[in-house]
Amino acid sequence: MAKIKSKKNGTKKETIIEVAAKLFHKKGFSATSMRDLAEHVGVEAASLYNHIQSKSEILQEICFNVANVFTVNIEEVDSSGSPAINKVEALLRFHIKQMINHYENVYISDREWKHLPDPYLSNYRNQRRIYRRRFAMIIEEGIQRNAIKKMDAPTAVLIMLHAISGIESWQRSKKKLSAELLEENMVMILIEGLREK
Amino acid sequence: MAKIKSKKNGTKKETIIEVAAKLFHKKGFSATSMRDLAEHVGVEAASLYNHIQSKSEILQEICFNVANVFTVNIEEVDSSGSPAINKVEALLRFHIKQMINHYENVYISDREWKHLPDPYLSNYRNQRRIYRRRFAMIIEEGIQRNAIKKMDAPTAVLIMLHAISGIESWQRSKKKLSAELLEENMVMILIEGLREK
DNA sequence: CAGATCGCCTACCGACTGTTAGTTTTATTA
DNA sequence: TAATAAAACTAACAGTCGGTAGGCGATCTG
Repeated sequence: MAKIKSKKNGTKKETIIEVAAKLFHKKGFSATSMRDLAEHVGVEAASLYNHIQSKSEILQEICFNVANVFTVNIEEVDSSGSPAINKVEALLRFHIKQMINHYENVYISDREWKHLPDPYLSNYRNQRRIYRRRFAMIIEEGIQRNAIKKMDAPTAVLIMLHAISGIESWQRSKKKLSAELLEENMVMILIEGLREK
Repeated sequence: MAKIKSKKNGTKKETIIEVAAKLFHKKGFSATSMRDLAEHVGVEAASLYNHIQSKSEILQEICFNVANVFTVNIEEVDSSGSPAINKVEALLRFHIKQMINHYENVYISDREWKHLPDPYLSNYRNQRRIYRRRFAMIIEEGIQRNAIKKMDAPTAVLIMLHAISGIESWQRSKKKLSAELLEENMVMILIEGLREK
């Protein structure tokens, strides 16, 4: 009867995941039921299973898509040969842009990954750990070349990443500040907090 | 049969809330069942209702306790007459200490408040909004007296608050860095990011 | 010691959970 | 147009959810 309307360039599975991302963001993974999701997709709950295998598969797709995007980016940034502080700025700007343009997915991969089932859970944790360690090593490099203040690098990474996750709140009051201005403000505060005077 | 062992200085209700906080932190509010909670308390699920009225009452207590602590503190800090940047530093240090010493509760009030039932939900949102606005006004004051760089004050507040929420991750790798050192690192990065040179 | 109160228990309620089975409708292709 | 594949439907499963009712034993109070 009612067929899932798939957007121009997307499979129905992708449509489902998009709708799910909105709901997971709004209510959380556990508080979103498959019947909720189905209703917002415009279909019966059972019909979803023609396109996905399980509820947690949706979460997996969201989390690992996001994680992979960041992993690819840090690879690129880190092999650029730029000074450390420029690398950090590049990472920061990328995080901010991702948060602004795909904030639901980034938000979910940040806060709901706990609900991944087990082989994926440890996988995700691992990828995350590696990413942060790599980020910290860039900061460490900057410290040793006196471009960045002496500090605990992992702490600096935590501050950066979590500060950016605050953009989610900004999303809700979009009107006040343009995306570009927001980015400049964040970079200014965070980079100047790192930079050796 | 098995009676709820209440700690020396605490009612049984407080014991339940403490255990619930641990579980809400670990698995999230929605994914924590009353039977889960009861088991960890050492009692049958139905027995919990001799001490609490509902699952969401537990969440309410946690969220509003935390919110009130911060509201009282900003009141005190803001009426101190210190320069703005010192006020910001005081707020920061208070946030960090709260996060370190009561991180489960702070974490929950930060991430699970969405699941509050409705009269409390808007109440909580309101209290939060007022707090942030007040924080932003302090920063604004610092900007006008040229003690703080020109920036969007609400953005700065978001950065501060979310940066601090990252301490939750730090909790999991406690060994590496002492609490005092962590506090100094965070304050250094964030305050220097704000300060006008 | 009598009576009341407290806090736990078992048993159960109706609603909802993710998911499956089997069937029917729709779209594609020969 | 007839056959096939894709995707929707209804119905239901077994289990869990938050929460309530009522009884039973321990403890407190007169």
